[in-house]
Amino acid sequence: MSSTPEPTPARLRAIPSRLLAGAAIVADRLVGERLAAEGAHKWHFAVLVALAEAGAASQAELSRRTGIYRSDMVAVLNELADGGCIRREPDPADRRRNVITLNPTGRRRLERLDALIADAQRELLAPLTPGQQDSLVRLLTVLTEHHRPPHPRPHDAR
Amino acid sequence: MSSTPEPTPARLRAIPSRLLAGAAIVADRLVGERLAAEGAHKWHFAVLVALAEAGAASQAELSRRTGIYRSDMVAVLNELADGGCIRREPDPADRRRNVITLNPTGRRRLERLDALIADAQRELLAPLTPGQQDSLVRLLTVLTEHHRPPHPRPHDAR
DNA sequence: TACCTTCGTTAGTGTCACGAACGTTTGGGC
DNA sequence: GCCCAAACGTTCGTGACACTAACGAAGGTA
Repeated sequence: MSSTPEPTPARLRAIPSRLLAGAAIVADRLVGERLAAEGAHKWHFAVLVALAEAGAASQAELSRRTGIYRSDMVAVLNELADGGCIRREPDPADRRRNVITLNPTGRRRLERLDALIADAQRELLAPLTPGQQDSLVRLLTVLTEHHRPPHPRPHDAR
Repeated sequence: MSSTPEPTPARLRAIPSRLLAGAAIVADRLVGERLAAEGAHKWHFAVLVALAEAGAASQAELSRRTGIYRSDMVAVLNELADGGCIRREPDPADRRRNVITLNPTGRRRLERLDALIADAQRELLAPLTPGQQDSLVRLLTVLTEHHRPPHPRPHDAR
């Protein structure tokens, strides 16, 4: 007489922080799998978008735009540079900085990754109606906008 | 002429998987901070709830109820046992298993942690109206229920 | 000049989800 | 009764990620 396997208690299933964690894991796996198939990374996409949308920038600037820590940014830019997606050259106007520039190869790379990411989002949101998808995005936006260091932090960028 | 710091591009901000990741981080920090102040852990709470709601169980059963991998469950139960929250004894009916039983100390501990978790959820959801909060929970539930191993897996529990 | 900040970079920490492999025990098929 | 596949508890390890500390170099400012 083996006991029937109890499902996750409702009290546990209803906890928002747990739901968010679970959903984030699913989402990350979906995105990660697709990008990995192309030898790409979540972060590469973020940096390429930041460059395409707001133009060339220093590494610290890219850090702020993408939320990637500037210590992790180094490796990301190394990889993007190795792939010929970006140019990285010292800023003549401020010799502390590097100017990161998106080049044509990077632009093509972005197009490709964009399609993969879009696919992943589609699969992720598949169980929701378009209206529900918008709703979810709006709610999550409100939530994340609200919880964040009020002022961009005394000093030191991420 | 220092360039004005560009914000995160809208194209990045609108990506659901990124929003979910961000929200999950915020949520986890909120919960983690509160529980840490009490020397507790996310997982302790999950296990205590699983025991309170569905009764005594083996470690593998608790694994399935909570989603915690059975390899990680060992340490969690060690800590709960050290704190006198549970009893862990070999199952006479099946000597492969341990029977984990919630005791009065554990029940009190659960009450305390439950309050902390509830606080954290309140703060997390503060920027949303009650209706929006329900909405979010419902959407996330649909999403996570949809994306999950259809059949409980051939063998080997998490 | 002196001081504080920013920048790129290296290195390291802690947490978490997840998997491999083990010895033990059990149950089902033959 | 014997065999084999599976489940159990446990140990150890991995890879990803968020995050911090510190350093040398350079700039801004008083």
